[in-house]
Amino acid sequence: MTDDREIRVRFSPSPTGMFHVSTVRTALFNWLYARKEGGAFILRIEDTDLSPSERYYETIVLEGLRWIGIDWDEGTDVGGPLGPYRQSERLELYEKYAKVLTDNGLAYPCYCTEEELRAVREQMLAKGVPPRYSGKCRKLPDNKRRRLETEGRKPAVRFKVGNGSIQVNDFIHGPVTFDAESIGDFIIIRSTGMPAYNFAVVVDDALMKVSLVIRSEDHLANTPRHILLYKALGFDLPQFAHHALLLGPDKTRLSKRHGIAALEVLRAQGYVPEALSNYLAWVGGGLGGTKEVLSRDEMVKAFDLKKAGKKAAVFDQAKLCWMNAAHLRFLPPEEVLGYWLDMGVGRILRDRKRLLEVIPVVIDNVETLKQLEGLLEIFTEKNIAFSMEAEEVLRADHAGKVLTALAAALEPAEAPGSKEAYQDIVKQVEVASGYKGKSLFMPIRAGLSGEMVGPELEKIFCHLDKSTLLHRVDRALSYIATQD
RNA sequence: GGUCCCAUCGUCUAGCGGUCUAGGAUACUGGCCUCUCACGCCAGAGACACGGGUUCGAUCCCCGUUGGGACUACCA
Repeated sequence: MTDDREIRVRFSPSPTGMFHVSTVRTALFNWLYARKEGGAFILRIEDTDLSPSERYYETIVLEGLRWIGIDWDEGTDVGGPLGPYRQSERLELYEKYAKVLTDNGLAYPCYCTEEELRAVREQMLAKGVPPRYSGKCRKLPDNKRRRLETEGRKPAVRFKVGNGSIQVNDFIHGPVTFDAESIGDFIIIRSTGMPAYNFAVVVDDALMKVSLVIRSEDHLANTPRHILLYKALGFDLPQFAHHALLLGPDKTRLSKRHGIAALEVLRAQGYVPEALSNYLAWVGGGLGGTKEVLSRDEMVKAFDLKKAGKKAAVFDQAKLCWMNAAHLRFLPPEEVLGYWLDMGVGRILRDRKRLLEVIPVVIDNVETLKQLEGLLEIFTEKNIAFSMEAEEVLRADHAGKVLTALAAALEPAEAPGSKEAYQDIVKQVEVASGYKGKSLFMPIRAGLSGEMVGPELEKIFCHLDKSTLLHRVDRALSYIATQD
């Protein structure tokens, strides 16, 4: 952390199951930092603990990152000079550096079984003493070790933790000191031969020349271990930045328990990536200032890692929703359409040009893409279904009269699709039916759109042709007829 | 249990010793606009966790307490 080396940050997910918004946020912080400071952003996959069937989740992560607008300069798919970028392909590296440590007497094989360890641990806990590894195998006599080997026991490799204090100079928290006494000798290579997380990150970050490690706060307490390893291995120390966690509404750490927390879920609910990334960077204060709704470029400029991370923040869906609506309003219709088409089924049949025309008409009325569906139908489908509320309005006594008058006014109209024509027609209906205000407008809305919420009637008129308008009125009238 | 982190309206924050009868956003309530919803505009309600210091003066500095969180794994 003393040098002025190249800025390199990294995101290293362990793709197990769903891709979580807290994880996305960490990725975003790294990306934003890299883009702002002109550094490199590395994507590394931590998959040493994964079963082959879980490998598939890697795709989900990559796809999720791309969706939200994050790109990477080095990674599993794009390659890079310091690869490979998948931990499962770096195994010999971990072996090599573990050997360096054991050869120098800084690490040793440990033959304790998991059962033994757990028993000791529970005893210590029961006595109220800090549960640390006893160091039992640290000075194992050679003959005893050979005996265990011939028994067929596979050792894990433990790192020798000395004493003294370790200072983490955290970019966000400032100096934090830990006492080495409180850390037991920890495992760097498991008995399966797989590296433990705390060892693999250090080897990888050092070899990949990561200059700033941006990760969530739960790793802060692990950092003294990392520092010890950096020093033992003779690696240059990077700088560390530990940002606070995202919380659920119950103030506990956001997790799968909070249904909303998965990227896929949010995506399916109709949030756009511009809004989600904006929210994730904003929550906790990372964008500062008074302007909250920002474009990607503005975000990169405004992002401040120091501010982003001190206090844990609650994930507030209401605010996300508001932000989504704001983004929807100034996103180009082409992009809205793209995201909307991405969402789901049966939409390829729609006329693209028509959708593009009509999205701006309804966009002000929605907060999420999901809500777009019903409103778009008003303009793209010949036959529309009446909502329960609409049916109720149509059943009212005056509805028939109003709609009959509307049909009569529509019939001779040349082109009803203009503001003037619309006003003229409404006027005629008003006179003919004798109704005005809500009694006049609501049946028209119900009959023409099938919904009681939606864009202004004038807009509905202006974006439907005469035959569709008449068709809708007919359908409404025949619905009314069946109710009598 | 031990270690570490954190602490301003319900939520996200501004505030970096006097400018604070604490500002903004969101959510909520009321009103305006209006054919509906949304947008927009106006108004209202709503917070410095507690106790000690330091100081002429604390939201802001220090120490405790309380509360929340993380770590303490052959998970990451």
